[in-house]
Amino acid sequence: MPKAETNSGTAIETAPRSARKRQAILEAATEIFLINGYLGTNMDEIAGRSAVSKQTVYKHFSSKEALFIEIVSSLTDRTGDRVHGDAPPVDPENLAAYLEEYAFRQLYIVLNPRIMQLRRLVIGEVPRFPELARVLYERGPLRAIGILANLFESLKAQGLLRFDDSMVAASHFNWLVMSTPLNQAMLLGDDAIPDSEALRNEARDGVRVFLAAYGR
Amino acid sequence: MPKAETNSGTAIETAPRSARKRQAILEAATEIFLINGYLGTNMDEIAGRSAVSKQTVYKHFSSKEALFIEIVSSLTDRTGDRVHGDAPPVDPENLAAYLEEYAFRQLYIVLNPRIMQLRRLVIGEVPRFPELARVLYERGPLRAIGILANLFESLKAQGLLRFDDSMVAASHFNWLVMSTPLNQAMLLGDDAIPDSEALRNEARDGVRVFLAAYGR
DNA sequence: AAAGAACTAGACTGTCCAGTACTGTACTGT
DNA sequence: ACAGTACAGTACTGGACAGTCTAGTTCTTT
Repeated sequence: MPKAETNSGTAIETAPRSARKRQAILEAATEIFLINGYLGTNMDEIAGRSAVSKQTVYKHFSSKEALFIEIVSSLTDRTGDRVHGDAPPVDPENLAAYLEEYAFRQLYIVLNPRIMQLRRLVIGEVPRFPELARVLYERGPLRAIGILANLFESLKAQGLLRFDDSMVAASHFNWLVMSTPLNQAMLLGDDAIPDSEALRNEARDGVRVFLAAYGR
Repeated sequence: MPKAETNSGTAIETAPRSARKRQAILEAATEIFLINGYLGTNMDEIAGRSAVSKQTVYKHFSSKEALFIEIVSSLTDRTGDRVHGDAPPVDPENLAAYLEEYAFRQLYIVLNPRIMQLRRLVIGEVPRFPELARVLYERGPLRAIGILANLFESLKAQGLLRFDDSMVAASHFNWLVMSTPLNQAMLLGDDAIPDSEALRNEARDGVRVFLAAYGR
């Protein structure tokens, strides 16, 4: 049984050797998988980059496939959690501004090179690892839209929005705001990720259209 | 110089042997690349599937990479052309029905397993073949939105729509209609491609929101 | 301190695969 | 009919790579 943080220094430095090694492997492998894809990655490079012997890699992870699944799953989870952390309370006086801020926040977090590359990676591996894509779908868009739908229900109860189906309304909001920059970033690469100002514009235009259809 | 169609029979049967072989290679390789991806495909399988010797493959295509680029490029082009074939004339009396039909048509053509798999393939290879993704972007969404923007300009001139920027309006239309099913199909696989009825609903809902914001 | 577990380093196996070489055969244009 | 070219078949080269093995070292726990 490993004891946790026996003396001064950061936890990661004093953690048991085994846990440190495992962590190093995960970090190195994440970078390499994201850049090179599943087939394009080799285990020797992972071992080298994490300053660990190949044997140790296989002590911690039974196979390349197991390591890949572990990495993509945990990255998907952590990313999803980061995106849907905390939402500020609604100001009924200025719904448009609130929705714009919500939209911008979402855009700003999601449109980041690492998340884009994770998305590309998972999409490219749909035939080989369909379950990973399903998890990304549920932890990503589906979750975001579900949370939005809840928010919209409460806004509807306050008489600020009108719609029949909150999931449809939330989908429309989500994609009105995200589709253009997301599609661009996915296909044109990380250099095509719009800057803050462009994202503000996307948020503003999207919210305007959304409110024209769903506002009171 | 090969002479074309000397005698009876289909053109493909009487075409010069060399052209027939080339065609067989392209067809087999397309299927295999789409299913297995770039790295997951091997040239022996391509040769075998096209009933051709490996030497012949290399006579027609200098390398695996060249073959891949040729296939993805031409598939992208042909797909783009098929999507944007012919649009029926506008009926000013019933704009909503017209736009719904336009949207449905687009959805019905694009949401097909082959096109979805092409999109997955290209997205997965963005780091390795960025130029292929750029071509797909331009021949796909950008082209579709450009054509829509032209249509919308004419509808604006007829007093049927109102907007400042036709590209923004066209983007909103395009993604309102396509995002939900496209995203689903991309991540959940070909089995998640919605049926005709579901696509009709997407088209209807999208057009309703669009007209609420952009209609007269 | 001592035992056991985890680690390093690197060699090794087995397999796969892009691309080439070679020999003989089938087609094509003159 | 006669080159010249494309082709089949198959063996081969050279390199990459997942996963294993071994012998010696370092850490961890009791």
